[in-house]
Amino acid sequence: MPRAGERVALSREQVVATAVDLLRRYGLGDLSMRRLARELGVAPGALYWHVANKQELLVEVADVLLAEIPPPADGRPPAEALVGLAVAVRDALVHVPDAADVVGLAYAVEPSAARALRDLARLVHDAGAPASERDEVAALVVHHILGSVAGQQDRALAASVDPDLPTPDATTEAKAFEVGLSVIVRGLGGPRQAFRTT
Amino acid sequence: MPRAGERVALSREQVVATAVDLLRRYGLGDLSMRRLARELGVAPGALYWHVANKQELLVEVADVLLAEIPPPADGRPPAEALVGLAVAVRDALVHVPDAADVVGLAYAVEPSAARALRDLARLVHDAGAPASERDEVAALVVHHILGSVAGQQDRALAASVDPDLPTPDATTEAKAFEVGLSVIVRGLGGPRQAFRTT
DNA sequence: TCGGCATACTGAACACCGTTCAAGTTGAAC
DNA sequence: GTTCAACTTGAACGGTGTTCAGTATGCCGA
Repeated sequence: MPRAGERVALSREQVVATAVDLLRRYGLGDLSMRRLARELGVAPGALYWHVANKQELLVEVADVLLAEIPPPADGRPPAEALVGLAVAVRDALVHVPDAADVVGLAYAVEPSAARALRDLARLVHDAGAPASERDEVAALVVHHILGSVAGQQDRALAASVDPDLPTPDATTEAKAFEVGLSVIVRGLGGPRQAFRTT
Repeated sequence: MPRAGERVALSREQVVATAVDLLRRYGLGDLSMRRLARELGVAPGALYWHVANKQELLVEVADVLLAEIPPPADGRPPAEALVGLAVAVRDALVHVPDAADVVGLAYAVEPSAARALRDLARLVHDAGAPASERDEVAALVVHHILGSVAGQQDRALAASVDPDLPTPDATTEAKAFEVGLSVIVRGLGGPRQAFRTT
């Protein structure tokens, strides 16, 4: 335990935690390596001892955001649990500016790195998707979550810049999200059929 | 008609067209106002006479990308036409680096600015979505398209940097996209049902 | 032909950005 | 007391979007 006034070395965890805090409060635009270093009372170069580069840092940040999502309670009908978890993931991200960008990047690199995303894939299977389509449908759900989050945030930003545009309403946006979600859930059970795409 | 050697004023269209070209060839990272100005043989400040800022320019770029998508042939079953158009939109964007970012921004600001996106919403309705849910389901489809495009491109980028990661295969990615798409289409017809989300 | 005026553009600056790296400072182990 | 690794600094490199006073160009009415 360091005594008061003693200089303590920075840790990777501390860097990531401060990055999350900065993202939450000011968004990706203010999450610069320089700003982060200032917040930690350190020169910018010091960060590169703990983190290879900004991209790696953002993947860690995404993991932290997703780790805070409570696991789905089991015992409920799978379709219901799936909807519940998807809504929970969305809720965890909507209030974090630019969360969709950050998580989207992390998801592309490692789709099941976070527990919440693994749970999502599992519930997709439980809700009726064949094993061969599990990951693909899970990707659909993730796309819908991230698209919904990004859309709501972009619209809010656009409205704050241009007063002619309507300010998005949080409950309306959430309802719109659930409409899409229920289409997916309904599609999980129904009959399979091929479509010509050309 | 300007004679040979005569200096012709830049036009907004020319700025946008060159921006599209730069995006196609080198991606968003190389689509800087300075680079764009160099390409046009002009000082960076000159661009701001034709365009308010970079964001506005990117919205125009997105419109150009979406304008090139052929309209859906009518006479086919609506579900089939919907799948065909969604695939066409995806095809038009996958080969343009960072297209999902660019189009996502434009879509958030004005979801039906581009004809292709209006067609998508119409076909969603024709394929069985009630009028009250038309735009929400269309948003789901758009999210899936953009998520799929962004994911494939992010994975390709990650694989080119880190050789341990697998290079994504275009046909596999396209198939994965269509799996999600067919879940949506199936869900459009099925019975409606509410889920508790808490 | 000569102002005058709108259009179009330049050049320079402002305040940032991510990243690298030689050199310096610590603190603990021997 | 010396050595060695862990950690940090300071400065630099080559970018970024955007602004703006000034300058050139071409047209239009007098």
